Amino acid sequence: MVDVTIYEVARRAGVSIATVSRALRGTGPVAARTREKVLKAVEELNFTPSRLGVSLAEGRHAANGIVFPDLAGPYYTQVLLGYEEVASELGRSVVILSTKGRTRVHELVRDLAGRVDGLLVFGHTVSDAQVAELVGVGMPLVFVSREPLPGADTLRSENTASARALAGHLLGHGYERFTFLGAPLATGDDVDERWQGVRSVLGGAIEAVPTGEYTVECGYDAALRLLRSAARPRAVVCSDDEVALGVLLAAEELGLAVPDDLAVTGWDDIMAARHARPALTTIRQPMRELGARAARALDELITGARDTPAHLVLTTELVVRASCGHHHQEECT
Amino acid sequence: MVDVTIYEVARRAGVSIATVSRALRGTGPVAARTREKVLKAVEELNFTPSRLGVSLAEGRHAANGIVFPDLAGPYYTQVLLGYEEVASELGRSVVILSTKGRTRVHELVRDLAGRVDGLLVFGHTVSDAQVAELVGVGMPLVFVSREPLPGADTLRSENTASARALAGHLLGHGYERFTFLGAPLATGDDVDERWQGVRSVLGGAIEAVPTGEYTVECGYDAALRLLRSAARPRAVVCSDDEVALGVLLAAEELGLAVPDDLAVTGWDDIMAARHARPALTTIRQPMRELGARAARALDELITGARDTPAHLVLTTELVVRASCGHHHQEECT
DNA sequence: CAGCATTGTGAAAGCGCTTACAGGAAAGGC
DNA sequence: GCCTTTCCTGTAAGCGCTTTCACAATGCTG
Repeated sequence: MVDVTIYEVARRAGVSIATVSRALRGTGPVAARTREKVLKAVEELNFTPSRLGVSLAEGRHAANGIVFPDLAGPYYTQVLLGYEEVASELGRSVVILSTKGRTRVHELVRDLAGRVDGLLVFGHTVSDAQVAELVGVGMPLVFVSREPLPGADTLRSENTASARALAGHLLGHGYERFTFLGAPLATGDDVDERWQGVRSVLGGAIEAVPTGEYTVECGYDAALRLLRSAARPRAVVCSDDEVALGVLLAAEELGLAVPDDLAVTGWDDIMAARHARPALTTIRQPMRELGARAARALDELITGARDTPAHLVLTTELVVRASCGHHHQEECT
Repeated sequence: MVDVTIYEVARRAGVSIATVSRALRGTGPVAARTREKVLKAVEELNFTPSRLGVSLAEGRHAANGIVFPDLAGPYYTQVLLGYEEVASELGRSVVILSTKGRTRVHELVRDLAGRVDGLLVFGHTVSDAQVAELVGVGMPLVFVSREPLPGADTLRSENTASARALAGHLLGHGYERFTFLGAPLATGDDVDERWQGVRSVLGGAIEAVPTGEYTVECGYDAALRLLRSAARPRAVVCSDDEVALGVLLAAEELGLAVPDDLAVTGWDDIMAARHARPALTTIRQPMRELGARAARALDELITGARDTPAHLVLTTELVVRASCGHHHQEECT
């Protein structure tokens, strides 16, 4: 790592480092002839300004952070990609932090916060105390999948109305006993809203069963237990597609036909939802756009273009496929 | 972002900034009483050393970069998580860069390189010219899924022997005409090795058909074309699991039974491979460990613990499931 | 008690850049 | 020909930290 500095460029071009800086960033006037000399020297020395030097002088990192539990499944992945793409367009790079299975998350987040100008945080991956701390020091923050809180942006997909629509659709199939599989882990997060939504329609006809995690494995295990019990429900509404896929597996193993013996629905419309057999009825949410918007929101907060927290809700779409019951004109996207 | 600096801590503790630094990092002797005063001041002011200041002075970023095409599917995701976890253990954070759909990748990589101490690069996401450039300036580099090249580490899963084993297994089923779907995009990458491996066993009995990308969609499209043609193969060996899932979809659409009419195999053993129906026969590779090892290798290179490039190959495992044909004692993990 | 090794501390020089600020030169107005 | 403007350019002061070096104070040895 032989580093050529701005001093060498300046010396070679026969100017001061201030002029080199100005010529390169286009700030302040520089005579055409001088600029040429500088650019020539830059070219010859293959000079790139040290990011560290620039950042220290500018007082900003030109980087965004993102905190997610893990990358299991397409949800986080898609949000991440949308985030990185837009951040990159805005000249910021993205520093990641996965909290799953990590001890000392507090320290990790603190370290991350020291490396970036703003942070995207998923749900409740960061403790409330630390969130307050971050808000306190003025760190620009945007949350995805978390109830609005003062001092930070919030960005989420619509959940409640979609959940009601889904519940309504299931009622239309004539089912009477339901289970919500993948009970919410935290009040106010996406899954909690979904649960509240379906319950507001189904009332006592649905009960929540936890899975521990929102994964295929956990969904599978929980579903085995549930489906073997005497009180087997007629329809299972899952917290997300992964859990639903687990249910599909369990049903197959137990010889239950979906949707004839058991209706199953997911949430997110991940790739595998379409490919599952039967294909999953689910709610599509704009995951990638969630990330993209988060990056823009953060940019506004960082640059000071906006200083009051915003809370945005993106619309979703009910995607009806085979897993929830038979339809006259099936739409299997 | 009110920042408290080392000067304020020093003033409050009644010592010099040098002492604060020493007390905090444990470098150089500090009297117990002094240390206490410093720690007290640090506590009271809630001081955290500025990452920028530290990095500039130390001359290192304490960060690693990673360049991947996208995060479609679990492969990149798993490697990324393994990488981030170990990097984090080693005190380094991870800066990401996705190249898919990006113009000016050269600049993006250059910018990334200026922000980190070392880089993990997947396959051929970075041009050979730029790789040479990076090697030239002494940037520690480790490649995953790329043929060994001078000046950088290389880390990959075993491909050729596994491919031969897979081919042998298929021959055991009695098939005679094969297609390799998802032709290699670059010589020397993982898929190329897989292709070379199966061909070394099957010879003229297999031909390669490109998919453009290694995704379910592309696999599906290519498979539709292939399976409708007169010269429909009896068995399709896919570049990876995603493509194989696409083939499964196409086969279903065309009313072909798998494995009775058509045998299909994947590669990677992603989650969906087990959940597909029929479950996919595939090759399992230790994706997460690939990332973990990359992080360690990079650390050695960065700290100077090692200065000669290393080239490591991790072992894989043939996972036989239902998609490749009927077996007497089926092992459906 | 002189002499020497230890230990603890501060001053100051970087690390590589940005950006007031000031001053010199060229150009225009009278 | 003198005085303003307007343009360029350089000097130097940071940005926040680490670390070398010198020096003072302390503890030991003989």
